Amino acid sequence: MAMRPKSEMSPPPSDQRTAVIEELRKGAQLAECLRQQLELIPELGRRNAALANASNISAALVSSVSMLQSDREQYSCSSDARAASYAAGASGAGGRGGSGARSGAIARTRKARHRQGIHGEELPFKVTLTETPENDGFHWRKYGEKKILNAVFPRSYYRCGYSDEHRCPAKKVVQQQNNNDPPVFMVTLMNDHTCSSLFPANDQPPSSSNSATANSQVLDFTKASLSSAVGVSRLKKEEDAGMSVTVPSYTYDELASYSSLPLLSPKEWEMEMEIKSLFSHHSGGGT
DNA sequence: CTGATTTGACCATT
DNA sequence: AATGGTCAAATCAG
Repeated sequence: MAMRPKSEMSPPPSDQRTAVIEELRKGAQLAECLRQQLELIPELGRRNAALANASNISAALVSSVSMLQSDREQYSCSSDARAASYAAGASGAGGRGGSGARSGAIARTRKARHRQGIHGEELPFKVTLTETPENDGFHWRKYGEKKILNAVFPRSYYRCGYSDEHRCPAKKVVQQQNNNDPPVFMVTLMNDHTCSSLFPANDQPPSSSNSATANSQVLDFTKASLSSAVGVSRLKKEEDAGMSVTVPSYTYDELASYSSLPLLSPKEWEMEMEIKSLFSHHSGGGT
């Protein structure tokens, strides 16, 4: 949170940054090569675990690249890790919809400028990398999609499906990060759900405040608002099969630490992989 | 028919 | 001028 003076974070010179980006790109390519080589491992369990690790390395590198590419805000707004990671996903200008102006009348007072409240206070947001962006138990409605500069994939904008009925301010921005087999998405959640507290507990609890640790979530969303623009075929398949599994997602903080620490422990990954392989064998489970 | 998604336009910010 | 976020009419799907 604490806003530090800019001088304290002295951004690297742009040529140096370019070099860093280049290095990270190389790293991402190498991770991709590694992934392909890992495909050759005969042992299923080890292969899957290694592939998963390689995917995460790749995702982390790609994220880092986009962070650096859209660094203007990163260095000018807040040194907080969350702010930095948000800048990665939502580089640059805070836009504001036009709306009323077009129809000529209704001048709405949407104050969404750079994720700030009406009085400029920081709005709560949380960035995660996940293979299953739809997987948060809430009902989202898509309201826009935008091609982002320097991004391969478009960014999709969602708001809570109950935003009208319950004035729920929750929003979600989803951007695909890579084209890996399970593609990785950067999901930015903004504002807590106020609607969830209005519903009986068969919905997900208002989990937006959960910490970095227990972030496994249940793939059991009511509507597939997230199907079209984002990893279409795969998500469709999954939801058609009515699957319900627990999958990991990673906060940005975790990813940051992954760069210097080993990834998930082999045991953890084996467990993940077990789930996943069960998944692919019973590709019709659920109900 | 109703509700959700797509898509181009609009607008604030940088 | 460029960019990102949002709106809303058009379109799609159940």
